[in-house]
Amino acid sequence: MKTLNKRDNIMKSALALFAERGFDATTVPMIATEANVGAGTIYRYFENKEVLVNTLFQDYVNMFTKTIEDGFPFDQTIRKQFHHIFKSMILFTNQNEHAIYFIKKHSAGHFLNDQSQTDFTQLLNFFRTFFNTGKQKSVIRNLPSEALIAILYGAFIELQNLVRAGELDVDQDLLFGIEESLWDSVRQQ
Amino acid sequence: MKTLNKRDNIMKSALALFAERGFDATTVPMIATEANVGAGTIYRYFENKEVLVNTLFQDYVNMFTKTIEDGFPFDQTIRKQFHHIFKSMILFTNQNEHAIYFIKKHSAGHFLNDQSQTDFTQLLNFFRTFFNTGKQKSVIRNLPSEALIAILYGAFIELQNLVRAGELDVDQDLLFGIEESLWDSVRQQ
DNA sequence: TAAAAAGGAATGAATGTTCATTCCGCAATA
DNA sequence: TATTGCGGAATGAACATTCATTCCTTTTTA
Repeated sequence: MKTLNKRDNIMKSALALFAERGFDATTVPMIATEANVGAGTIYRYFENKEVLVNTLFQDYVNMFTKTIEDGFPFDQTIRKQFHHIFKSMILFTNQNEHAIYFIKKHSAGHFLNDQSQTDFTQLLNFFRTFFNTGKQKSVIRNLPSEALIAILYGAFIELQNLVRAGELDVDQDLLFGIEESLWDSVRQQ
Repeated sequence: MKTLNKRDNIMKSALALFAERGFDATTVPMIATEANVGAGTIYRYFENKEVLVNTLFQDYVNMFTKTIEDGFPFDQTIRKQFHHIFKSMILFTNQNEHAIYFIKKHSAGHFLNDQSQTDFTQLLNFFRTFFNTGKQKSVIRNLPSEALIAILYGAFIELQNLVRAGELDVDQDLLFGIEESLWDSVRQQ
């Protein structure tokens, strides 16, 4: 299991550094040092730096999508579905410390290949479908789904960013309050 | 006024490129080409690339702060104050096409000096004070001001990003709908 | 007024630095 | 001992920055 561990270490270190500094400001030697491997070793596992960032991006975007889709209550109310989405977003960020910030920071990157873009679109499509359904049922605000996604996603990620920076401690009460706030921002009043 | 124009050109071009690609992915020759000046000319006006980005950052952050502070209705309702803030944010983004995205993308940059950070904190402080007052009056939701800022700021910038990318056309109706959505996310229900 | 000189701004080729990537010798494993 | 994996110095490309030179405007001189 040594090989797997080494690859995992590289991925983990790259994720943290990319999330913190961004792709362009992160050097390969930096990643190597952080992962306790030689710079050359990284090239045994990834063809180059771009392949590394695309692999990470796809892995985490797909993991995020799966987390949200998993157990989605299709036959329940929009409010319950929203709760599921919110819960899943929290779950995903808890299980993958830097992932959501990494995704956010790189989702418009000049180095993303077609597959990465397709995977990201798939994630957005899930949200789009959810909001469209909600609008049909007059439960969700009559705004373009693009805009609703931006509000929910933008707010959530900025909050997550605060938590990451240690400027906000999350307890059950706060989580509940945030869910309410985000729900009120998208629901039909 | 030739000198002023040249410096302004450099600032304008750098702003657009930094907003689009980020500091690290933007090269000085790129800025020079965009500004129709020689690479060396940039160094006649700015000591180096970091000084350039800090100058831009401070200029626009302070302009943003001033725009929001200008004519702030201190003696009116929180709702009216919120309307002023929202209007000012829209005004600022209309008057300075790339500025808010540039600010957003670089406000945690590893190249920002103390002055830049102080100026940014000052901007946040304005929001903080507003939300604190609103909470005292039980008009604003009982969440940490940090979190309220993140929600408002995160959502707004993500929306602005959509507009910039041409994926959302703004008319008066949409603007009104967005203001309602954002207000509902921070107001006490 | 015309010609010449000076002063300062602008340039872009040249320089030194930093980075992604390669490659070769070493170490671990079998 | 042979094979495979590893590390990190070496390499070349791309970058930020410098600087010798050009260009233009203003001033001086005849």
